[in-house]
Amino acid sequence: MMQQPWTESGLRAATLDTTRTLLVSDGYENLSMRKIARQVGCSVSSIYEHFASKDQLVHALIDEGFQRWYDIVLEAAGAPGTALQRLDLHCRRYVEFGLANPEFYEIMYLHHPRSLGRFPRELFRRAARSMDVLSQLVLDAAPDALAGPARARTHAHVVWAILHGVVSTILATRLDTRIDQGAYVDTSIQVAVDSIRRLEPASA
Amino acid sequence: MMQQPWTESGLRAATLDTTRTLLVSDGYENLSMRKIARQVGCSVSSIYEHFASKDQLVHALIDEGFQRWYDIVLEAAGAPGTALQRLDLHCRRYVEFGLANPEFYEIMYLHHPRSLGRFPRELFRRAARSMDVLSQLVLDAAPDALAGPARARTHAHVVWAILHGVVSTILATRLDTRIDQGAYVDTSIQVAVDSIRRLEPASA
Amino acid sequence: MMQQPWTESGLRAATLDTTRTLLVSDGYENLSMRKIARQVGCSVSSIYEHFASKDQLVHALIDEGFQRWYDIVLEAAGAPGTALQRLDLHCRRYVEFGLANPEFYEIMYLHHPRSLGRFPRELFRRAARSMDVLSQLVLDAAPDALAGPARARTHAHVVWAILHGVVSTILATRLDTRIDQGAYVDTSIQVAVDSIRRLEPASA
Amino acid sequence: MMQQPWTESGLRAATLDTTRTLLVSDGYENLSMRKIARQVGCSVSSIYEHFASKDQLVHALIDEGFQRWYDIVLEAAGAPGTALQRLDLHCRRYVEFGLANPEFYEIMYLHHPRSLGRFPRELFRRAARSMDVLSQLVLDAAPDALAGPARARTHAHVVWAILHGVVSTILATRLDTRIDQGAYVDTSIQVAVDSIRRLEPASA
DNA sequence: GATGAATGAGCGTTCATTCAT
DNA sequence: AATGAATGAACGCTCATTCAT
Repeated sequence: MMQQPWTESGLRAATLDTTRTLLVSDGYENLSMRKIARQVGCSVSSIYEHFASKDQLVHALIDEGFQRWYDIVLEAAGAPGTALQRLDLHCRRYVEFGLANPEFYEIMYLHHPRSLGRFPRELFRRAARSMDVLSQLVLDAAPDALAGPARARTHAHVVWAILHGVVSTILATRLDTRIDQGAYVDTSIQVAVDSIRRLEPASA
Repeated sequence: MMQQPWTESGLRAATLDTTRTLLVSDGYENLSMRKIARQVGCSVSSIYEHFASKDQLVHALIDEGFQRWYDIVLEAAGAPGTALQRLDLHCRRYVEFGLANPEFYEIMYLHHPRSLGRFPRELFRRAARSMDVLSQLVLDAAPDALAGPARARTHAHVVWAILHGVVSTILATRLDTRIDQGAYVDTSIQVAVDSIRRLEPASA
Repeated sequence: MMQQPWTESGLRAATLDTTRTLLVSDGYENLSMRKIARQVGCSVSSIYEHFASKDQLVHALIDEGFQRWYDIVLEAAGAPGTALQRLDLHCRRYVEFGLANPEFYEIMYLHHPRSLGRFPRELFRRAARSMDVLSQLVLDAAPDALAGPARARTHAHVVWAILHGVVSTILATRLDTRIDQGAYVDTSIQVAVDSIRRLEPASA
Repeated sequence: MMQQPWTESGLRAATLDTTRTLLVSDGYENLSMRKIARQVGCSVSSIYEHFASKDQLVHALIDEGFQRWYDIVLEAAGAPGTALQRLDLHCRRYVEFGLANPEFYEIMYLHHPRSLGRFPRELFRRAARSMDVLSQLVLDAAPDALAGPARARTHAHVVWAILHGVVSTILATRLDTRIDQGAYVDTSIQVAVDSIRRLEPASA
C-alpha cells in the first residue's frame, strides 16, 4: 500500500520498493536478502551491487522515513492558521503517518540505535532536523511563556513523547480493546496541544 | 563476557538475570540461547532444563516485568494523599522503573501482532490488570469529570502513553543532548497529571 | 494392543511395556529415553538403573520378538497334521505375527545389523534357532527330495525370503492398493509351501 | 572419511554419490547433512545450494533408484526369448541390481506410513510404473491361466516379494553362513519363475 | 533403587556475505 | 552490471548419557 511506482526503474529502486513491501508484510525480523532478491527477481549478488550491506539497504529506507516525517512537519509548519492550529495539524499528521506506515515506524524508532551500530550519524541529523522544526512550531505557539529555544525544545520533546507513546502503543497492539482508537488518538493530541496552549499567559 | 558467579540463586535465576542483561545490551532480535548460555557459563541444554523454549524464557521475563509494574501501581494507589498526588507518585515510580529496567521496555515491544500468536493470553491479562488500577486512580482523581470507567480508561491510557513515550525516548537515546533529562521527565509527568487535573470542574 | 498387564510390576517390566507401546505408536526413529521415562512416569536415570543404554533396552525388546517367533515356529512344528500342513501353518502364523507387530518386525529385521553394532551375538543365535526348526520342518516335508540338512537349509531360507518379502512389502505400504491383501498373502504362502511340495518325488 | 575427488561431476553429483555411500554404510537413520558435507568435503550450506532440504536430496536418490529398476524391467521385457525367459532375466537383473546398490533397499523402507506424508506422490507413481511392466510380463508368461490384469498383478507382487526378500536377507547379512549365496539366489529365482510357470494350463 | 541437574554432541536449516566469472 | 556457487557462523532445539546425592 502507498507504494509509488518506481519511475526510474533500475534495480536499486526496485530493491528499495520490494524491501519496503516485505517490511510491511513480513516484518524486519523476517527480512532477508534472499527474500528480497527472490521478490525482485534478481540474484542476491545483484543487490550487493547497489547496497554494500543489508544494513545500508535498511538505512536507505530509514532515511526515506525520516525524510517523510520532515515533509510532514514542514508542511504543517507552513500551513495557514495559528501556530496552535499548525501544531495540532502536525500532531495529527504524525500519528496518521505512524499508523499508516508501521514498518517505517518500527525501523525508525523501535529499533534501538544499538542494533544499528554502524548507523550513519547523518541519519540522526535528519531526524533532529524534524525536531527543530517542531521546536520552532512550539515556540511560535507560546512565545511569551517559553521565551527562548531552550524551554521550547523540552516542551517539543514532551509533545513528541506523547505522539510516540500513542503510535507505539497502538502498533504494539497494547491498547485496551474496549477503548475506541479514534477517541484515544484525539484525546492524546488534545493533551499534547493543550500542554503548549496552557503555557500562554492567562490574559490570552 | 565476564561470567558473574551466580552464587546461591540456581541456574534458573542466573538465566533470567543474564537474559535480562542481554536484552538490554543486545536487544531481543539478537538474543539467542547460545549467547545466554555462554554468558551464564553453562551449556545450552542446561537452560532447556529450566525453560521449555526460548519463548517460555522470555515469557517468564515479561511476566516478571508486568508484575513489577503491578506492584508499583498498587503501591501508588494505596499511598496517602489525594488521588492526584497518588497519580503523580505512580508516574514518577513508573518512569524510575522503566529507566532502571530497560529490558522491560524491550520486552513490551515484543507483543507485536506478528509474533503475538505465540504469547499466552494470560500475560496480556496481567498487563491489563495494571492498567485497571491506573484507570481507577484516574477515575478517583476526576470522578465528576469522567463520570464512569469508560472515559477514565481512555485517559489512563493517555497518561500511560506519555510515560511510555518518555521512557522509551530516553532509553533509545533519542533525547536531544541539549535537553536536561530531569526537567524533561518532570515536565512530562506534569503534563500527564495535568491532563487529569484539568478535567475537574472549575468550581473545585 | 496385545499389551499384557506386566504382572510382576517393577520398573524394568514397565519400561519394556512402555517402550513396546511407544515403538508401535511413534516408531523407532522417534523413540527417546525421555519419552519412555515420561510415559512410564519415572525419571530418565531410573531407566538407566535397569538398562545400561538405549541399545540394551532395544535389544531386550528384540530378544522378546525373536522369542515369540521361536514360540510360533515351535508351536507350528509340533502341531498335528502332515509336515506340509505344519509348514503352511507356520507360514500363516509368521505373516500374522509380522503384520500384527510391525514394531517388532521393524526392529527385528528391518534394522540393519550395522545400526546395532554392539548387538550381542546371542540374539542372533536365538534367531538362528528359529531357522533351524524351520529347516527341520522343511526337511520333514520333503525328506526324499532334500536328502539331508544342507539343501533343506537353503530351501528353508527361500521360504523365509518369501514370507519376509511379503511382510515387509505390506509394512512398508508398498503393496499396490488395487491388490487384495488377503489374496496376496494367501498366494504367497501357497507359492512358499508349493516350493517345498514340488520337491517331492513325482510318485507322490 | 576419505574425501574422494569428485573430478568433473559437480557438487550436486558428488553429493548424490556420497549420500548413496553413506546410506549403505551408516543407514538412513544415521544420515545427516553434516556427515554428507564432511564426506563430500564441502560446507553444509553448499549442499543446500543444490537441494532444498534433506528430504529433497533423499527423494532425488529414490527417484534415481526407481528409474534404475524401471530401466531393468523395461530391458528385460524387451529382450528376446519367451515370456518366461524374460521374466527369469528380469529376476536375475533385479537381484544383481539390488545387491550392487544396497542403498536402493535402504531407501525402499523409507516409505513407511509414518514418514510417508513427506514423500511426493510422484515418486510412488514411478515405482508403480515398474510394477506395471512386471505385471505385464507375468501376464504374458501365463495369459491363459491369469486371464486378465488383476490376478497378474497379484502374482507379479508375489514374484517381487521373493526377490525383495532374497535381496534384503543377503544385504542384512542374515543369510546363514553355511548356505551358498549363489545357490540361494538361483533357487529363489527358480521358485519365483516357477510360481508363474506352474500357472500355465497342463496342456501347454 | 531412584532422582534432578547438567552436559556435549548433534540435528536441519537459514543467513549475510564473498568472489571468480 | 550481473550472476551462480560457495561458505562459515549462527539459529532453536533434542538426544543419550553421566554423576553427585
